[in-house]
Amino acid sequence: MLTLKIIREQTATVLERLTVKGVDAKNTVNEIIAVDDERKAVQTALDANLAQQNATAKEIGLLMKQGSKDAAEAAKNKVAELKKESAGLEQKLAAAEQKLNEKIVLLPNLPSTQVPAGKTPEDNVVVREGGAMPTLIANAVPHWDLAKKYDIIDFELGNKLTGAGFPVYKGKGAKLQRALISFFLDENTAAGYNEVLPPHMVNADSGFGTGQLPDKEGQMYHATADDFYLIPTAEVPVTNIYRDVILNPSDLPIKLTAYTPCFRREAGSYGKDVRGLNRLHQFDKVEIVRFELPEHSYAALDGMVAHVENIVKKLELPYRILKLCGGDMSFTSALTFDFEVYSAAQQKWLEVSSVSNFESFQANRLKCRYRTEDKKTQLVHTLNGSSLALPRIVAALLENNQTENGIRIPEALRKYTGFEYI
RNA sequence: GGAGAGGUGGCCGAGUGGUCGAAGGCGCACGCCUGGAAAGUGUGUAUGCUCCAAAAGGGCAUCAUGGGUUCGAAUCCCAUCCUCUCCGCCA
Repeated sequence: MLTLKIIREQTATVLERLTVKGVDAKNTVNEIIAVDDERKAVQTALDANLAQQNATAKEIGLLMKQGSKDAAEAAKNKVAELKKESAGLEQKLAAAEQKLNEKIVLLPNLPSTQVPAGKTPEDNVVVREGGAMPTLIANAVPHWDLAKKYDIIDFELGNKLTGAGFPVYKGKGAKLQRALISFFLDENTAAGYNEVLPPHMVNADSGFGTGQLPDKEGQMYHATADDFYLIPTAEVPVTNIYRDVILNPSDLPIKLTAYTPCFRREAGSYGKDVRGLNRLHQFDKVEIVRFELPEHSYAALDGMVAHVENIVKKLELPYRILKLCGGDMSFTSALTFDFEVYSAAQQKWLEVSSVSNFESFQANRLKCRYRTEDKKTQLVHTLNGSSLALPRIVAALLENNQTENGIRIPEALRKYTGFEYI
């Protein structure tokens, strides 16, 4: 969430930036400032009251020792009155704080100045393309047919075991998953990312920390008996490692990578574009997460994009990198680059990675700070990206590399799969 | 799951109703000492909110979390969470 400081001190900039995301926040911002003024006034009044209570309570101790019972009784009555007033003020304060919080979480992150204007995915800007478009064999088919033909991914069986969107990978299909995970993790660790294997369920505090709660609650699977949530991405547990932590500047940057399965209810997205591997309820993903000094975060973002690009190249897939326009960006992001690979048999670009700088938006929720030279605390910048998500990579690999003799495995993966063809 | 013990600052640890944001130690920072270092020695060392134009300096809150008792709570009571020990179950 945005800091009160920036909302109050740079109101015009905030409003102007938010229009890039298609948000008119004028009313909300005005309300926030008004509620905050009230909050401060109540806070000050309450503090004064409490100070008097504390002082009087101390006096009572002395009076008792001196044996001045009457004076002590009088002081007790005074405190009782003050307490009543304080109780009222406390309620007011709590109400103001709650209202303030409700308003402030409605504001999305400010898009960086690099973000192109636009409302829909058509307005995204292609910043780079690479990789050769494959020449498909005559009777090329989409990946769901290939999955069946080679018996490597069983959607029906997953349906029986769990439900739609939970495929069973079999034989070389299962091995391919494991190969991709190892390949991605090795690439990431070679680039200096420290591997972690986090829990696949998180508590509500972690959900709040990265912003899944409260607004996206319906998108997560919720284990109600223990109030745990299945993670929709490794970003959640990994980023929360540094929740409520004050770092030293020398600790930064922190670069982490994690493989986890991801669980998404995808409520409301039935029907379109969900065939085969295109959209699943459970899928595997390797994530990279960084914590940076504010002055370094955009250089870090560029580095992450270059890193992911390098991996996609090694997989020999045709790809393009998009800079998302204001209207297509997520609520929390300041700047996002999406990676898409071309899935030749579907004749469709598939999003396989999203790399974002959140600046201090997430850190403000997480309370992840660092100590500056002059001993003050300041919010860090957080970034993350998929490096990479498996299913659509698999879809593209299967479709683009189908031959008369089976599906060709790209060179870089062979030492992980142990086979060259499926 | 049952029984018991416990959760205090970056860490260890004292504190069972007032003078406690909290002794002492370790660590860390800066200084003194030293040719340099170690040892020694001095000072400082939580976070959030708030008052103040700002600094200096005040105020409030925080001793797992949330409630309660009391004029006054780290300390007493209740609930929740967590940790440890034993038993049970178990990959």
